[in-house]
Amino acid sequence: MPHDLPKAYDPTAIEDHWAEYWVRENLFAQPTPKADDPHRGEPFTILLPPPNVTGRLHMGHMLNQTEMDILTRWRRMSGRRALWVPGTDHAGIATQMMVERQLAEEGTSRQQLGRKAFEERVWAWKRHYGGAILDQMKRLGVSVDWSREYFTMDEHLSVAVREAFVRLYEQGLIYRGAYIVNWCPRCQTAISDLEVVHDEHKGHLWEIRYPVISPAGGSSSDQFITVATTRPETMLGDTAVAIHPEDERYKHLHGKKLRLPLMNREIPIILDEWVSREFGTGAVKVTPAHDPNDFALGQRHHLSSINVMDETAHINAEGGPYAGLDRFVARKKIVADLEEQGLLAGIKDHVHNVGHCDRCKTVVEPRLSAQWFLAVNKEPEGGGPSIAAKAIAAVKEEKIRFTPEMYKKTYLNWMENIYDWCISRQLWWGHRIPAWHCAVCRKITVARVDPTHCAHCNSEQITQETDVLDTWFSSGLLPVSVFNWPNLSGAPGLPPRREIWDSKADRADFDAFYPTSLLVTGFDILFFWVARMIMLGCWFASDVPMPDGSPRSLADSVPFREVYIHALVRDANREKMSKTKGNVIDPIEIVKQYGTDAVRFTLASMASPGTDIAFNVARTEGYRAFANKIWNAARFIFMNVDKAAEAGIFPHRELLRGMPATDEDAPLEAQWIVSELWATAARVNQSLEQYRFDDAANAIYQFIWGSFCDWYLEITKLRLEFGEETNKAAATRDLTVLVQVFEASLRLLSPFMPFLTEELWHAVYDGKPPAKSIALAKYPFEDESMIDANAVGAMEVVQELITGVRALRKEIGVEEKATVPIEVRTDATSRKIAEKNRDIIERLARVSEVLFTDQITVGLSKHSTPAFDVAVLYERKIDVEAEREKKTKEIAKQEQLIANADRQLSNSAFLAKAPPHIVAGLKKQRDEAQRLLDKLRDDLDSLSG
RNA sequence: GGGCGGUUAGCUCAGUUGGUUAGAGCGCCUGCCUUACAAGCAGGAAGUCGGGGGUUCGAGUCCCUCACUGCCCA
Repeated sequence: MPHDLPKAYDPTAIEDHWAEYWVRENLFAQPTPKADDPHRGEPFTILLPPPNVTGRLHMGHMLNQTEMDILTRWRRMSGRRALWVPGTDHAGIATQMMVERQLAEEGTSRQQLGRKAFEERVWAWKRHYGGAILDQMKRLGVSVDWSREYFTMDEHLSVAVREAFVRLYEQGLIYRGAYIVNWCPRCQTAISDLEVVHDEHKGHLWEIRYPVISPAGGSSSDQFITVATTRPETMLGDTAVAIHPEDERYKHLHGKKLRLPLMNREIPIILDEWVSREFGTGAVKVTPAHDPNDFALGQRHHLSSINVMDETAHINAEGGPYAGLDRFVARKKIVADLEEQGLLAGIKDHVHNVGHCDRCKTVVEPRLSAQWFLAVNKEPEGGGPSIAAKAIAAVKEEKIRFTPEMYKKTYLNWMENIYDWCISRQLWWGHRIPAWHCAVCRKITVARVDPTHCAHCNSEQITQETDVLDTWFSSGLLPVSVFNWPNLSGAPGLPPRREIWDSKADRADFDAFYPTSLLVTGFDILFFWVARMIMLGCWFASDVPMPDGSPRSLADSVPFREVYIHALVRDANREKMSKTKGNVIDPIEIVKQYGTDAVRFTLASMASPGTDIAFNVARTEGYRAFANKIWNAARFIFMNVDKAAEAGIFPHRELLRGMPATDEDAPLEAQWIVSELWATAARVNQSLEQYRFDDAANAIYQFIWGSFCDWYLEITKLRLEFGEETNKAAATRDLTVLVQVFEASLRLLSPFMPFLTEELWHAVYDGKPPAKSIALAKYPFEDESMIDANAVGAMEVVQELITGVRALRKEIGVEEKATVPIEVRTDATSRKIAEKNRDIIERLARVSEVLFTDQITVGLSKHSTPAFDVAVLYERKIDVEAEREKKTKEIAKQEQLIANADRQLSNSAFLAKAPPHIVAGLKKQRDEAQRLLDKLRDDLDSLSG
């Protein structure tokens, strides 16, 4: 690759190319290990939380994927056998809604199409639009194994779903029954508790009089019992009124009956301790078909359940005169009618929580219907812990570790209070429940292979259940199903997923990659998905023997060993991004503007565990500048490499791939930057180990900009003069360190900024790199013994001297370009360092001459540190007043410091109890402050004089 | 109602088992087109660590309390 890079970094010019290259070259494919495979490192397995096929990439995805990509690239480069599996979710309701909307625009509906045609239509939609989000991911350069891409309704995943369902059914853990479920009248399906979002809502509490039937029977007496309700329309389905048995107010009514207003139905008064005497009137109407508590009451008291609404929440035939009305229309009419009949005792304002459908925000109607449930707290047939018990144990016993740790509590709290999971949905898009109803004996046949006869009466009059499974049932199985469970022994009937497989190897993936190493996701799907994977993963994996045939422990049954929960991406004002607010940042747009690398770096540098990210493009601008900085550092380096080549000097390229080291002859800046590189590598590795993306990113940023560019590159300009009298050996050595450190820095940065580093890395190798991609090169590792404290200490002296001179120059108004002589007074050690590195000081501080002295010339403005005094020989043009003020302020600060130190040092308790190094440190600090204070006082005196 | 977080510079955030003078980026002020980079360089200003109390030789860090704020569950 030619070294003539454009002056400004243009991400768009290179990113598409590399994104396409990584996919085309299949660089991140992790093939199924063969038995005779050479050892390829400990696996690092991670599943992509599958986006909905209907999805478009949003900032949350980008954060999630950036974090996973950083970790995966880092682990891969560090020698792990990294596998990242991508895929998409069929997303039952979301996708069905999308296609239904399309149909509506065409003036038709799924009902008109019929089930089969509708399913075809959704598949067609999926084929056409379903890959959009994956294409966006490809553009982001995520290092997934595209050869393993799945869709949750792929054949082999459907087999897993079916096997799981059948097995759970056989274990007595799946049952069907009529229960109160959350019903969405718009989606016309049951939804799980998790899919209901509660909103505070200002409503009313209506008090209704139910007439007591007189002992004589027949017409009502003038006695009433008053009940309160927020949903008066449900009274059409009332089958009782309940009171507390000890409630004195109603003792005289025990055993009496009531006449249900409007419906003229006789209903009993029942006694139940569940009733709260304090709430409302202490009497509650009981509608078993439309309220979960009432349903429980109904069960206890053998009441009938009258469902008064249809699936669209219109009153049905059971609602008598109100039949056909929408529930809210019926509510108004019922209230009006009651009022007319004098049965409305009152209306009170009432704030209560109303459940809405997570998907379409329609008010959810609790409704009695026949659904399928997974019994999570029940022992399976044959005994053993329940599904929830296993899922609790896995986390309690730390077989799964959460970061941040607090989510462990959240998870356990939820899992310990979990109810049975309603897994059926009245949709057409999804995994159809493998159960058949017999028209003859009414029993259910559940089977792995579509049956032709009823398993109970052998009748042929069987029809398949029309419901499909909750989407999360299939995604909850992914950790096992993507590795070919349950087809682990080459069972017939299942085609191999990929050509490189043979039937004997069917379980090779599972053996190699299960449990996965890590799950990275947002807390919003902690219960929906994470918890379900733990439940189902532990449940089914524990039945899979280990490769050696031994039973699998809980520790090896978990779907993942670690969970990293990331934050929410908000807008710059910390507001949640939402379409209605119009503050949504489209990652693709922002990527176009600033480059993928800059956006990734922004997210990484702000991804401190547990803190939401307020995404601010100002940060991204800064990281685009960072990319540009690196780009230009590369231009500078290449320019010099070319210049050196003309003089017949070439860096030792064979030394490039490892970690640089220097010998004692090397110049200070070389020893120092190499030491800093090792220190940074150590810090980055440690930070990533703890998911501290922010720490890792900041460490690299500081190293590359603050150390490498600002200091090292500036100093190397001294060494990069290639002429006749150049010492070739020294020049070669220095040039080698320069290229070496840069090359290693690119590798260090690569997981964070894969595009830029890929481009420059290829350029470093002149287009002939030792691997197809920097992502396959070795990650800088840590070896703290390589950190050179002497070099760091010496460099610090040089830096402080330079910084001191620069500040002084500014203070006394030396023009930028002018070079000036300086006086330095210091101890022997520092003097030796300064003398040896005189050329560095002269160049970086624009100094013409360094004069060492025992006493700074009187009258010069000087800069003092505990270690040295430095002064610039220049006609001073200083503002005496400002200078005096500054010194006074500094003196006060040092005095305060000394006072504080003295107070502590005279405290015998401190001396006795504080560790010695703290005491020694404080003494040293006090002495230094004292020395500085003396100097400052002298300065102030001379200013006055 | 139950539970879990957060409050540190103008803004967005770091700050490890309590330990020597609390950091970064952006923004702000001053001066520089110093031959890699003005998307740059150099210098600088800026914080009673939400209030109060306590533990400790020592608290941004631990405990209590109040205030404000966010989220989850019911």
